[in-house]
Amino acid sequence: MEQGTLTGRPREVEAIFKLQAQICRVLGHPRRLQILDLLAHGERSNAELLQILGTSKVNLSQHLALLRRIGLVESRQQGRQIFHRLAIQEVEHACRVIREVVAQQLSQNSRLARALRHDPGNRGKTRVDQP
Amino acid sequence: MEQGTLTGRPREVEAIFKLQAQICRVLGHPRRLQILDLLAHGERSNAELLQILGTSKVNLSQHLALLRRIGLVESRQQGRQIFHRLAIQEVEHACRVIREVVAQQLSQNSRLARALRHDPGNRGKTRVDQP
DNA sequence: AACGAGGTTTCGAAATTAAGAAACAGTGTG
DNA sequence: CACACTGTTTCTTAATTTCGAAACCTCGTT
Repeated sequence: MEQGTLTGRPREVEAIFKLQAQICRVLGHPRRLQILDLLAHGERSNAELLQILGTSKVNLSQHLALLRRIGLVESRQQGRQIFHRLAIQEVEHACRVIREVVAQQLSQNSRLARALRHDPGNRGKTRVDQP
Repeated sequence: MEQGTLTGRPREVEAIFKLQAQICRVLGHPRRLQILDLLAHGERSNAELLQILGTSKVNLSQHLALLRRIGLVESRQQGRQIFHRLAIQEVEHACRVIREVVAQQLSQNSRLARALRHDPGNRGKTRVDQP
């Protein structure tokens, strides 16, 4: 009765897609992707992230709060400083896979590259493939 | 001078994160994830998707338009019917990785599971790890 | 205790996204 | 041609996301 890759009770399958979507939405911001990428190398202090990203402390804190809430990042406090790290290594792998595809397509001047340039209100007839 | 996994000129790196974020936002909806999952098995007609997903044709069309616009899905017309397929296989792999993490965490009654239940306005002190 | 440094939360305002209703468009059939 | 079938686009409304400003909290120092 199952049509996709997922097996299990419909309620459960639905819950998994829903949760995955939440994670993907959290991944759907360049700054947060960059944070995850930075943390992939290991723990970073808030101050380091702040300096590398070149954003405001408020903004950084908000993005990190999201990442923490969804469980992708964990933070520990040491004195006045706070250090952040990845909570789930596999997710960075998945991100990297997507990123590699992106980079490759981008360098090929492909459809994806066009999608970026025409960014983002790229409305037009999309019904079928057009050469 | 690079701090993340990406090498290259800052403008380019930024563009890649931005594009990746666009893709992730598109992935950030349960219905679209399910569509991709269904297409992972091979081509599907619009009608099939409609039936399996149990949504409206308008809604399905809108989601597919997004997937097409970002380049994840391609469609071909045959007679009155339209068939859809994955355009980039690797992305489904990445999705599956995330989904597996999700499923696992979910079954472990973990932080992610809580994130789903408290869904989604789960505001609270998140400063550091709390047992 | 008072202060400063390092982070977080709250509160709008602006932008983006989701979804249904209704109108529209392309394709085959009588 | 007229009509039914399949999909798509447009319009509007409601919900969510993003960001800065300002206020707040917490720890270490004096």
